[in-house]
Amino acid sequence: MGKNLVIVESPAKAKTIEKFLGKDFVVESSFGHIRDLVSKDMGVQVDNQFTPVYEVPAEKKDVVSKLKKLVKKSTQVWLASDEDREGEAIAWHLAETLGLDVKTTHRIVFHEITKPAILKAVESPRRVNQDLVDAQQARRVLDRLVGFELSPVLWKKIKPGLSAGRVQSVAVRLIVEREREIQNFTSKATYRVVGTFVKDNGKKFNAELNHRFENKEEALAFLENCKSTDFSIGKVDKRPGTRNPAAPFTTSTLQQEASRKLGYSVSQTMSLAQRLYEAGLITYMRTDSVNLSGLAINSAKDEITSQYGENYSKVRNFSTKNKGAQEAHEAIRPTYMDRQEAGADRNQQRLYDLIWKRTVASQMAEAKLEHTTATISGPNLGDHKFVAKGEVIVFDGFLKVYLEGTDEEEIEEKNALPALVQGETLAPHSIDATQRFSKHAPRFTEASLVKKLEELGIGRPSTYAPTISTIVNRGYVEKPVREGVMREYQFLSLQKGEILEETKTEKTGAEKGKLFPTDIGMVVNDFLVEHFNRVLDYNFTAKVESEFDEIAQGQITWNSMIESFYKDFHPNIEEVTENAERASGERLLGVDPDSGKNVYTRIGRFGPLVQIGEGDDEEKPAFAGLLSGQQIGTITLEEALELFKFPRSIGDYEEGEVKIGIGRFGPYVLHAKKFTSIKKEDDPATINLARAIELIEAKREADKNKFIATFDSEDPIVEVLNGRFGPYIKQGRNNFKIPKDVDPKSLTLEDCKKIIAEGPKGKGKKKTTKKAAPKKKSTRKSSK
DNA sequence: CAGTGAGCGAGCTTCCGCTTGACTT
Repeated sequence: MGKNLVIVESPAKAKTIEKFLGKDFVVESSFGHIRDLVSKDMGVQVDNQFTPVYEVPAEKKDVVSKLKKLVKKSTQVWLASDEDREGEAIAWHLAETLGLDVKTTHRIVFHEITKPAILKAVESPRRVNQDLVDAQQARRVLDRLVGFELSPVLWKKIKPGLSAGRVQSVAVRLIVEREREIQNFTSKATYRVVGTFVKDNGKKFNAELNHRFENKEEALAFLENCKSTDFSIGKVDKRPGTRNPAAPFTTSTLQQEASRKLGYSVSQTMSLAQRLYEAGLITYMRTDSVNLSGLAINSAKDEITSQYGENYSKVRNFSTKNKGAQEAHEAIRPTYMDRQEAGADRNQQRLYDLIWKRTVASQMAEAKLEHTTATISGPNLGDHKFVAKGEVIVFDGFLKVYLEGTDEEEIEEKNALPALVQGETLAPHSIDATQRFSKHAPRFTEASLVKKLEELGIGRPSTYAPTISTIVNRGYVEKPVREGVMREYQFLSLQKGEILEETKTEKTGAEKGKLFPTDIGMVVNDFLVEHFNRVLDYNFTAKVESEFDEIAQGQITWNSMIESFYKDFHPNIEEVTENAERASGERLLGVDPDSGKNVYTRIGRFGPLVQIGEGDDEEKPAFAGLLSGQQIGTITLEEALELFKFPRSIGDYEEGEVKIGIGRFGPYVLHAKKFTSIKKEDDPATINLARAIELIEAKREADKNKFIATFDSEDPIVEVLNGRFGPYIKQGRNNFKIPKDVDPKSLTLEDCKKIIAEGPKGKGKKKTTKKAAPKKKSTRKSSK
């Protein structure tokens, strides 16, 4: 056993470093943070200078006790967590938890996992930097205060279980505001004119008119005019140009590019990258740095020189443009540049290929281009000219390997033009005027949202993917597939002296993988923006970050920074809790023709609903939940009234009634106490008995090899089932694990009851609560 | 998972960042 214990954050890193350091060193991992604010209640003593209350979470107990044992056997401990605010705090928590003296414990850092970098770090240890630790504590405490004081306001004023926070709420705001912008957008139609011209030698090329016409009459008049025009080439302009490669990948640019080129979601990209990292194939995948190690630059250079030639190589050092970047790691790159293909499966291989190409290209020469612009005019066209644009690659440089993708949907057409001479006359092959519609700003994709958040300095590489999951799981945003609709557009074409007119159709509005705000997302956002504009401000994070920097530099204390935030924030919370109206997004849809009562839509305790009648009526109002796909913002009176036809009986089957209803998770068929979801392609309003029976039978078939035994004497029914992970007992909504030494086939009802009595198995729920849960079935009748 | 929807009230929910397996039915 060595005398030195080195603690790093990641186990994969530990393995590599142990090889570099030799026999006298044991390298262990802390698996990230080992301590955090207590998970229940605030965990911050507001009245005691905001003193944090920390605990080692249950899932970290094993790691900590292992580290404690190793510390005992060591004479020197080296805290080697990352060199940033969080890393410094991890080092400090380790020192505190493991009982190390911060005055003597070594703290080392390195930005790249190479032998020279590690050995150099070991030569010059320092101590834990308390100012940096305090900056992290301020960050942590601020986020806790904001999140844990804002969320309960939402529970009270909108709906239980909701959440708000410095990062997630701004992410939702971006999506909501983009959606509003799109709703308010009115598309404008113009006529775009493109001419195809022919040279004497028969070569054709395209040129676009430098003007778009407002309407069909103008476009027609122009084409008419072209009939009798002799076209000739005006100015021909040739300009050299260059294009440079993009910087190596950071987490955010990798997520964007994998989304554009490979269609991966943000979390998919991260999990594939994690796999590659664990296999030692790429460097760390959560980074905001575009920096490459000297070693990597050199081996990229060798690789480029041998594969493409020396003139393709160009050593480049990139620097980050992001203000908030902490750069504790390298850019994401292949560990070994000479390994062009790697990965355990197709998806990993494609991601690795992308990383390899991006890294290599970043060390390659710029591409040399020649841009040509030629104008084409005619005597009676006035100021209107056709412009032909061409681009020729003179030297491909890095383009040989890689070209960064683009978010823009319509890319300007750039072709190679034939040789053009000023004054040369041309015959038009055809001149087309096509009706085009201006487009609204695009909705965010996961990746473009990450890009925007990074620009605003909000969130960190390790949180981009989880943040998206959070706002989806809370029901604030969703990623529906929108079919789109057909739209007509006019197409006019001048060919051989004749003008053709045609009405064509195209699909518009189809969306896939785009983020849409939900009803709840909008209501929550509007509430937060109205009452807590300071935290919802896009610059809030940037402002507090600069204060964290001041703490890190020792210019202000962390407690005073938090104090100055909290002294306004907390009264704001109290004021809103006290005085703000309940927010429900309520809208009056119209009058129900049957009862003459008003019909409303709003967010209720269980989600979006429609309501007939007033809350203070003598007769109670009727309620119905919305279907998935319906929004309180857009539902019509007719659609709302349809919803009151549920739940309804559609006939009998096997001596049981078949009912159709709408539950919290969508429409269902209920038969013989069993639920079957109605498929998306079926409309619950029109579904017939035959189809419902089909669904019931399909469900039975699917469940066939799932059931081992059913005890229907109980209420709710007790069932023994085969699950994906072995047999279990189900009663009502609860599942119970069957002990391994029990044969599920021979279980009797008594055995099952015994297992059930031992309590539900699984996370979260503490033992069976003694209190009989008051079922609130009777609530309907109980009032007055 | 699921058939509700006010209010009464107990007791629950919730943040961001750093890391991977444990867990899932």
